[in-house]
Parts: sequence; C-alpha cells; structure tokens
Amino acid sequence: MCCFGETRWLSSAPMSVRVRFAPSPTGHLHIGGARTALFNWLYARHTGGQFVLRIEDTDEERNTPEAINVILEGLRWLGLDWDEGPAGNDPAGESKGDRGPYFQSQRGEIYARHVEALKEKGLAYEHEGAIRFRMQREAITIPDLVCGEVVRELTDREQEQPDFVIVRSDGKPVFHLVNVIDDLEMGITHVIRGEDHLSNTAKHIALFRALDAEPPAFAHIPLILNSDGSKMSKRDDGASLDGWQQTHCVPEAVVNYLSLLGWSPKDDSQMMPVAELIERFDLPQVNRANARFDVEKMQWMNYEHLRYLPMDRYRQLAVEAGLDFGNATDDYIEAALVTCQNKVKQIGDLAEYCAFYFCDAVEVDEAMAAKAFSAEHKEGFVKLREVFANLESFEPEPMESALKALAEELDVKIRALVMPARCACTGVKIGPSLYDLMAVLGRERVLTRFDEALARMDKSETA
RNA sequence: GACCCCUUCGUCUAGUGGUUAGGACACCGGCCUUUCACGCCGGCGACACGGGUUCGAGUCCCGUAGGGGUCGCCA
Repeated sequence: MCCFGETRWLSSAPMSVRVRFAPSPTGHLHIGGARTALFNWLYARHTGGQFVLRIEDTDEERNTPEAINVILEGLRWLGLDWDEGPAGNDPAGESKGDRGPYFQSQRGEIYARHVEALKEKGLAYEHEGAIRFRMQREAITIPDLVCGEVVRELTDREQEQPDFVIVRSDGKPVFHLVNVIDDLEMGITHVIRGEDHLSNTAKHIALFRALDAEPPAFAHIPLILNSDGSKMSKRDDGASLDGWQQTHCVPEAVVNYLSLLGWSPKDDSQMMPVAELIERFDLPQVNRANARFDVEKMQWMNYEHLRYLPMDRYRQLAVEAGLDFGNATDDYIEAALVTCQNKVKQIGDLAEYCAFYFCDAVEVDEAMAAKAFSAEHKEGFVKLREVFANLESFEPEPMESALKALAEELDVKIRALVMPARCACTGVKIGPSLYDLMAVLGRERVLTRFDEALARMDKSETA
C-alpha cells in the first residue's frame, strides 16, 4: 500500500519523539544528571525517537575541553549514545545532526535573532543595559507528564517585578532564553529534566508562546538526594559519575541502579539488562517523590552484574583496574579468573584476591600459617603431598575425592588437610575453591608450594 | 517572605476503597560448605500526624508537620 499527499502523511504519522540532554561542562557529571540523561535516552529508545545532546557552555570560565570530555566520556561509558550532538570536545568542531550547532557558545546569532523578534513584538525591552522579557502577570498552568497540571502562581517577588532578564547587560543571553530557543529550534518534543526546573517552567512556557511556538511536553522527574535526604553535591559519596568509572564499576549496573531511582517497572524486577529497560521504560511509571542514593545497593547491583559478565569483558575490566598477570598464558589467566569471578564483589578487590596465581613466592599470612602449619597437621600434609604427586588426574574432582579419602584413612577432619594445603597454595585464609585453584595452578606449582610449606614447618620445629 | 512538588519498613519501591500491606538492598539467625561468597529457609522492620467522606481509607478530600525545589544580569 502506498499513500499520497502530505496531508495524509502529516495526519497519520505519529509524532516522532525528540528528547535532549543539556548539561553544562562543570568538570564532572553529577549522578543526578546521568540519571536525567538516562531517562531521556531510555524514552528515546523506547519510542524509537531521537536523543539529542546539547552542551550548555555559556559560562566561558568553566568551559574547557576537559570539562566537555567528562560529559562525553561519561555518557559513552554508560552506553548512552546520542543521535545528534557533538562529535568531539571542540565547540566549533564536527557534530552529528542537522540542527546544530550543538554547543550554545556557537549559537549566538540564533539567540540574537529571536531576541530582536521579541523586541519588535514589544515582548522584550531594555532596562539598565539588560533586556527583560515581558512576562505575563497571571498564573500559568504547567501540564506535566509526571506531576499533572501544576498551577504556578506568582511569588511575592514576581508580583513586584514579573519581567525577568533574558539578556545580560554584557550581551550574554541567560539560561531560560537559550534553553527555550534551543528546544524550539531543535524540535524537542519532550523535555525530561529534574524537578528543580518545575517552578521555572512557567517562564519557559511563556517564552515559547511569545516565540509563537507550542511548548513541548514536560516531564519533571524527582531529584536524587543523599542518604540523609540532603541535596547531593559533587563531594558526596557516590555523587559523581567518575567515582564509579574510576572504581571500574560495570556501567550496565550503574544504568540498572539509576533506572530504579524514580522509576519502577511496577513488579519485583531488580536486575534488568539495558534491552529490558528500553522495552519497559515509560513516563507514566515515573515517581513523583525524590529518591535517596544508596551506595550499598549500588554496590550490590554492581556485584550482581559483575559475576555474570562474559569472561572477555571481565578480564578487560580487570586489566583496566590495573591487574598484572605477568607472563601467564591466556588460558591460565582465564582459568584463574573463572575461579574468582563469582566471589569478588568489586573488581578493585580482585588483584589481592587472585595475587597468588601470578606470583612465584606466596605471601604468607603469618596468623593463618601459625594454625595451618602447626605440628599436628604435618603428618597428614606430608601424606597429602604424596597422594597428589601420584594422582592420575590433577582435576578438582579427583583431588577432592583423594583428599577426603585420605582424611578418612587418617581419621582427621577434612579441615586438617585443607587448611595447610590452602595456606601453602595461597598464603591466605580467603580464596577460591581449593580444588579449583589447585587445578588451575597445576601439579608442578602445587607440589612446589607444598614443599615450601613443608620447609617452613621443619624450620619452625627446630626453632 | 512567597510560590511549587513530595511523604508506605533505615534505603529503593509495589499497592489506583475491602491485602496477614508484597519485593529488593542493608541488618540478624539457621542450613549448605575446605575458606569466603553464592544459594536456600527464617527473622527484624513502614502507611508522618489530625480531621473528614465512606459500611469500610495506605488508597479520596481538607488541614498540620516534615523534607525538597524555585523566586538571580548562575545553569
């Protein structure tokens, strides 16, 4: 079937969603900003719309290439790709999309044009060198997809002076103006942003109308607060995205956790891959109440994602976290990591946890050695060495059976054999499954480490 | 000072007039186990308060309190 004419196209085509994330380069990406970006991105992907990235770099002092990189890299790390926006950190450089420039610092002429039009219509006027917008004096109703119809009355100060500055006396346009003009020019259909902008939305709606434009739909999402309910600022625990990047968290875990702050799938789902989030995310399920950031749940979520990561990504994460595998082979490295993956809660703990796999001389925890290598364990340990030396297959199951059989034969607890073996192989109390770790280490290394342990026992006997 | 939003376990939340108020994190027990985790079982723990409306209210209305936000030539 085909259809003819523009009329039919216009009337039958569903409105294509265009959302945006418009951060200013402050040098860090706030976790609340990341969540705003995420909700916008999820909505775009859910509806098949466009996600636009726009950099609000009107504050020239803080505006550095590094600060822009923080935003770009943060979003990329989270996997939030933009359909339109900067291609790099140069405001005058390349960009993606035909509604640019996507840096406000490059859009001066566009703003000037609209300000001129407002002045001509008598909706803006000069006052002490600045330009003010002639704001309506009546209450404005804000239709909000999250908060409902919000009737915004004037505050007492606004009663005194309802008109607000849209261009400073130094010629720079202010946030309210540029934000509205950009959303208008870029064809933004849904403004999804923090609830801290709700009150100001009255100004924005008035501005849209003054510009002869229908305002976009608004969805003001709840804020993310500290665990004590106070406002989250960059210094607070977990408040900055780069903190999570630097500790080599799993980005999908951050996305998953953030998605659950202020939005709910309405059932008991907790762990959700991004594809499921896209599938299920929508504005009606967004909450109205502010949420507090819970570092512990974030860490739990990270662990849950970490343990199910494909080995190649797990290994990559380990390398990024600075792990040194020496000259071990790929097979050895991956076999070793497999025994650690479901045990280590944070990738940062991995280095210490698996160190014994990648060193020549085991670093021994003396407190553990004192117990494990005590004289009473020596006889069994010597016999265990013999058993392992002659074992046909150096695999976990045969080792376990052999060890248990020996324990029974000697009439000792399994622990009495396991403790010295573990201490000999790893030097520490905590670690992967003993049989698994020995299989990875291989017979040669294991027997060498047993011999080293035996030497220690002899030494302490004579001492 | 004014205006706006919000209020269910400590935290994130489910709940759209009739529920023993459910789940997750955290915490505490137990089981499993060579350690540590995982897993399983169990426990602790909430409708901010006061009025209405109703046969019946966590759910609807009003008020109070508390929290958050905004009112800038910051964004």
